[in-house]
Amino acid sequence: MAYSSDAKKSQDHTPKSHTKKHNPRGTHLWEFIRDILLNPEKNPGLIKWEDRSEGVFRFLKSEAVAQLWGKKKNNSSMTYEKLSRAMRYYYKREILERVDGRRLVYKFGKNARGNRDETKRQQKYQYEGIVFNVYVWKQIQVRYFTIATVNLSLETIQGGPCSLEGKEQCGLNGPAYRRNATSISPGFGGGPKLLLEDPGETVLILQDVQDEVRAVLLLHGFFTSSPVGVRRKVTSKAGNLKERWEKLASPTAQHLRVKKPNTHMQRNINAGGISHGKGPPLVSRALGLDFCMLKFGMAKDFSQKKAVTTWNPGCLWSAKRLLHTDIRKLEG
DNA sequence: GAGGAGTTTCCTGTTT
DNA sequence: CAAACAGGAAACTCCT
Repeated sequence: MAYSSDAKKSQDHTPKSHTKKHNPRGTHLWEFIRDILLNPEKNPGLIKWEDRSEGVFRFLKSEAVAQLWGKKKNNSSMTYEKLSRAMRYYYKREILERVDGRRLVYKFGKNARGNRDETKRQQKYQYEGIVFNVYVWKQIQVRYFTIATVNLSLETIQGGPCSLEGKEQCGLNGPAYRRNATSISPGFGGGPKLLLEDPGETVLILQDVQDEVRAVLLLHGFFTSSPVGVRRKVTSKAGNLKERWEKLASPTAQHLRVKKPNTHMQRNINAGGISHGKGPPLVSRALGLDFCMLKFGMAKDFSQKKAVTTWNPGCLWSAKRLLHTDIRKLEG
């Protein structure tokens, strides 16, 4: 059908008299797509990952997805053609990247994961990025942890729901945290309060952040000093770790931040140690933050060779949110 | 009410 | 040929 008029197309084919609901916060189209991808129960063969680690996915039932999107937006006339136009607008904003020559295939861009820039708008995406990554991990059957370091003098913390599903290999059950892990396992709210024996010591908590981030570990006072002392308790490789840590934490080691994920992390977690990864100390210093955050992925199947751990600057944003809202709640 | 973000709607033209 | 892809243009809803 042609334009109803060559000038304004206002009254005629405007989205009917539907009061179209704009996306509520947190449910933009790309997030909607992401959620379908990452929740198998919501995804009866609608969209499929082509390459999860790269964020490449393909529409299997494009019209069905469009219908679903339309349903969400209270717009029964949504089609894949329209949806795809919105998708194409994402290219410029780097929320999606083009995948040339492949029909119905898209790729999440850097702004769908988290970014370094500091504008308000992008911080928002940084936060979403975390969620995205968490979902990705979840989707690929990877255990997820977000680890933050704080300088707060928390003396009482409470464990939240643990989504670690009790595999012995899970980091919480490792030597360093065995005690905490058993205390933490009860659900959020009903869990016991954990008293830090040594306020300066590394401590962790788990908590639910909305229903999106599955687990968060906060390591108290972690980076106020070298964590090697803590590690020494949990690993026999203290010497090496110390060396590595100091190397990573040195102001001149900035370049390490962009290095590939440390594949040892999985094993370290597996062994009960906490890997520090690369970046947080440097970044927190650079940004003058008194905390930083680090994410871990841990493969359910530990024979999996592929590295799933990444460090994401967006975590800083998330950490901030946690500290200012949830932590206070936990303290109470 | 103005203006911006994020689509939604439509369309023409191109590619697969 | 049909289905997708590409974008321009303008309208629309929500939000600040």
